[in-house]
Amino acid sequence: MPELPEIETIRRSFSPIINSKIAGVNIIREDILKLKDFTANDILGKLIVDIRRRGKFLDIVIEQDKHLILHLGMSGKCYMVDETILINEPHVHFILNLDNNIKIVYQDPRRFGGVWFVGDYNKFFSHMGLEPLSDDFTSEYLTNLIKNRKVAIKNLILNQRLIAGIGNIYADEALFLAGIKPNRPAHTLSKKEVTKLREAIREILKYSIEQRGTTFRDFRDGYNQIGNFQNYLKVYGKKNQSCPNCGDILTLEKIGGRSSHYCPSCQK
DNA sequence: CGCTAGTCCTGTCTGC
DNA sequence: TGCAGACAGGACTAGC
Repeated sequence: MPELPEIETIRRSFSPIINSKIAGVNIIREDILKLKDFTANDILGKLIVDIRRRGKFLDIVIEQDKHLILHLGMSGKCYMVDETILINEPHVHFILNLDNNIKIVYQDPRRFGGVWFVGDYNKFFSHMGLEPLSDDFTSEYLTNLIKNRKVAIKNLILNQRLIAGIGNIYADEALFLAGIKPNRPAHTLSKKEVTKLREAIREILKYSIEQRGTTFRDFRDGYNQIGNFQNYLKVYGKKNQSCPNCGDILTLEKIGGRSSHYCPSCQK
């Protein structure tokens, strides 16, 4: 499940493609292309000027303010290979050939992801919440979000319209680090808990980026290599194992339709 | 308006 | 042992 740290890891590893030109656009599976503000022909020969990330979206910025935006869903991969390498794998839906002997391969077995040819960047991201690692993501911002909201705090931090980039793994890990039960109604969090949760979210995301993301099963970085943060997970995927803090048995429970891992003792 | 449940999809795991 | 069914979840949508 590629979330913010995984997409950020890909973004950073994609620096070799900045300042290269698009030499070919190969749309292998048409229905993976969700928006066509421009055509493949429109970007042929054009320069890639930047690689950005917004939430869980990767944004390949092309000159004249065109954006090739990718989402990896939960099983997607996006990586660079030498153009001479023959791609012989299933579920490759999109390939971008560059003029520096690199091609970008987009592969997504479950097809929960997608590719968007975006002309209006601001419109595309108009409904996205704050970046949790930005300076704007303050305790005050989070305090305002939880006000009058009865949803489970976990569902709130998973809502991309409120906070961009947190998925199931980091929601569970952040709530564990903050000592807050995932099913607590959002508005019941104290000021102290809000501060702790904000810090926990930022700490967990930063640390995972340092470790090049979590490879639970599918995730690979821009070089098709696995991440390392799965070795530091404390609760996610650890049902019936001991809590690393208190030794109590970790619980798995469905909250808002998502499997949620937590410690029944340390998380209040 | 706020929230839940259903939808998409396929590889992997579970249970009979 | 083999197969059918359950399960995983990000983002969106329909409906209460």
